[in-house]
Amino acid sequence: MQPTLSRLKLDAAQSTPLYRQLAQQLVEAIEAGDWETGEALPSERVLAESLNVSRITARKALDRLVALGLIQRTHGSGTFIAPRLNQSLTRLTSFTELLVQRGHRPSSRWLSRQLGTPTVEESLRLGVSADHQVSRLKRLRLADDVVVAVEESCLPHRVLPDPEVVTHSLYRHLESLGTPIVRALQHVSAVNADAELARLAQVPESQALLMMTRLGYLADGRPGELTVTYCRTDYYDFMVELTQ
Amino acid sequence: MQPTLSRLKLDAAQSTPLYRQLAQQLVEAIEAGDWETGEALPSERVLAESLNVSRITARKALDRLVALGLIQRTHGSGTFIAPRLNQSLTRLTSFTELLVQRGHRPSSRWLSRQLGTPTVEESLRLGVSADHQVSRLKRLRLADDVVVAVEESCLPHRVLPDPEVVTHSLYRHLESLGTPIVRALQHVSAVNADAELARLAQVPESQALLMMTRLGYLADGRPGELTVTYCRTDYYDFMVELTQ
DNA sequence: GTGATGAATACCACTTCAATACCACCAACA
DNA sequence: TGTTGGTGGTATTGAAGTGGTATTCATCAC
Repeated sequence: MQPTLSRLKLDAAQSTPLYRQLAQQLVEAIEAGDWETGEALPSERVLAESLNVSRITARKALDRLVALGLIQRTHGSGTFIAPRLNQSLTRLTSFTELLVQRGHRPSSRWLSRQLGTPTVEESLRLGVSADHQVSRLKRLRLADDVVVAVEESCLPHRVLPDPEVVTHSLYRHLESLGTPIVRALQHVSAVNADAELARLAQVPESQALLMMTRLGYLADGRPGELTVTYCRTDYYDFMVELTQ
Repeated sequence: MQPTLSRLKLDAAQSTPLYRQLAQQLVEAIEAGDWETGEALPSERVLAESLNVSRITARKALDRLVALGLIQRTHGSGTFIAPRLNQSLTRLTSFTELLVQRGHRPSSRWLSRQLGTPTVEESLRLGVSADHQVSRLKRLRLADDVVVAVEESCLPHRVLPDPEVVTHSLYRHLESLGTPIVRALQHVSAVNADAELARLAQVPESQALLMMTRLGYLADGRPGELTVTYCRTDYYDFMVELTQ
């Protein structure tokens, strides 16, 4: 038996369901690095037998890890550790959170990551002078491998010195650098897709897109991130619950 | 037993009914933050047994909290703390509020107020059958006498029997009828203006408009209002503030 | 007396958790 | 190249716990 397996302990007397106890412990094991990326987890049957629960219970625990993007399943083959995507559960971006809630599989594809000079609007909103450098990130957001949004981020050089090292979550990366985004203002608007946006988002030219502009602030109160997301609205609704 | 449960004390000798005493104490506990938003309360049976009252008594106390919008019940699942007003993480500033903040003068102009039959989507989302009547309100929203939005509302007949009597704020009118909207779900999307929308909003045809769909709920938990607002985004945009 | 209210009981309907059994797919190997 | 053993996928079931409700009775105000 793998050392990790022998460490797992479930308690039926507890009020929290067995599958949640198991999910929680598996998340901790994965985040502790018990398995390499791409490595296979114990099969559902092995997991179930070694813990004296039914396969369904083990399976439901794994369901949660799939929803969190921690593991990937292949029918007939096995369950594998996913490339590091959302390995920290503390905060999910509203984008991925919403897609996961709706049962989709979110992913993203980088278009570019480079240094450059800020536009007038960027220097104004980020509070950096026009001759300072900024990091630019541009990527496609996908749900089940269909493009649902085009996203452009701009960060002051002092916040993100090297855009090339960002691999998955920008916010997680900023946290690991010690400068997390703690608050954000978001503008919502609508624009007609120009030729380039239409090509990237795979919609007809002049199609209406939802434009969300997000200005994120660091803990010290200074702006640290300006992100514009162009969303296809046939796949993605931004939902807000409010009270009055 | 939860610490909160052991603090609850009822006195049958008092003149105020048991269920009111309990409701009062639960309100205080919730407002003191004894439970997180979304967390499950003790079940009605647990509540009843630990206080030595019948389940009906505990249930009637919870009824009052539901009416206050503090908790939400799910048949077969449990009773949960509702998202709190002043603790809501996400807030979408209202139309008039935003315009006034920016120094504009908001006004509106009625296009129509009449009774009709609901569309399929309306009957689904409002929970009224297709052969019942609904009240329809349609108006232009203006800032400094310039059209900035076209707004269409649809309400069940039982909520608004006579659309003609609404003069200014729909929500204020509903409050005066004793059926205020206490919570709302809002979808944000983008659409291309068709010929009629373009004419009303005074923009070129196929111009991208921000489409906000708002489903308002009454205190009893039933939907009471469905409003779709088509906003011009060249004059202003809506802002969402979020903390993470 | 009579109706309204508070409180209790008993039963119903729904959801969740966990289990069993069986199906569909993949990959390695004879 | 087809067989076979192990993999994930899923339909169905049952028990336990949850809120929903009809009925009944005691009490009190009028």
